[in-house]
Amino acid sequence: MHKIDPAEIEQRLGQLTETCRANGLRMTHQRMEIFREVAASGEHPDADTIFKRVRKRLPTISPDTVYRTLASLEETGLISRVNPVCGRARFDANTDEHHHYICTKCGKITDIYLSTPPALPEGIENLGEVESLHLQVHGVCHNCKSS
Amino acid sequence: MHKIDPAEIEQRLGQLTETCRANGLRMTHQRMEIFREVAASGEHPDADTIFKRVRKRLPTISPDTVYRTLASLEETGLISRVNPVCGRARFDANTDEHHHYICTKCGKITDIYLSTPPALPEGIENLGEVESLHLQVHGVCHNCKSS
DNA sequence: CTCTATGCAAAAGTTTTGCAATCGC
DNA sequence: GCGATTGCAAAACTTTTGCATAGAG
Repeated sequence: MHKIDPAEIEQRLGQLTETCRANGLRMTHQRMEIFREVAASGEHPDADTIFKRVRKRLPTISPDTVYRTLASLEETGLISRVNPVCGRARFDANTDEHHHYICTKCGKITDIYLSTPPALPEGIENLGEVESLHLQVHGVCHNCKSS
Repeated sequence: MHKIDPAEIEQRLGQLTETCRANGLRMTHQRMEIFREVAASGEHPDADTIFKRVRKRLPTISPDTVYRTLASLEETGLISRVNPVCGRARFDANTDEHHHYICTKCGKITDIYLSTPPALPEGIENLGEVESLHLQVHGVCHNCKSS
């Protein structure tokens, strides 16, 4: 698994303090430990996993603090979510090879067709079999941008 | 929006009948209308949207039928979900440009680093601004494959 | 007639919200 | 002290499951 270098984590914790100050966010134990947990794990944990791990060090922390803190860290760009706009499962009956533009604000998904498909990265065999190669472009669509 | 050609929908409905027969699935009004809805919309609808639309034609349909039917259509490969493994939001503190291998069975996410980043597709400007370009490789990891 | 699929209801699981108390700045 | 943040509790929302019945093959 891709564990992050401890020295880099320290550096990122400094970044955390800085960015929080710049955004008027306060540096609490909870925020610190939640960020450390996401940064250190390298396995892209979900909110509940983070909650269970942080609770070992801060026994009184509550799940809603984890959710709120993850949201504020995401707003400042300190962390990101691997699958944006995934509150609901969304379906596609189009079996042609195509890709997606996803608006991270409104969740609108638009098909992208490529004349030259993206190349299969090397070393994928080490990870497992490949079902599909899917390019996701994340951004804010015109509709959301104008409002 | 990318609306699907009506003639193609008819063809895909034929495919539906065929594939259902091959998999021992029965061709019900519900299955037919749910598939037609996903195929015709082209906007990658979620389960609840499909439910609300199909209900106009089949007023007694229930949400759980929609969920179950979508799951069985996915199993046979007639439809796919745009974001597999998205029951829970997952977070990443790694701000380096990187991509992801996602196991559609167990949900494990592994980082992929590319020496040559994928090219930004042409015509993206028409869709909106670009926050990030994210390659997702979907497949079944070794761990799940062996068990 | 058999066995899958459906509808109803209830449950499970994730995330959000209101509010008073707490704690960083 | 002021105001952001937290913890608790409850609610909202999406999805899953058990079971009796209806309906496709």
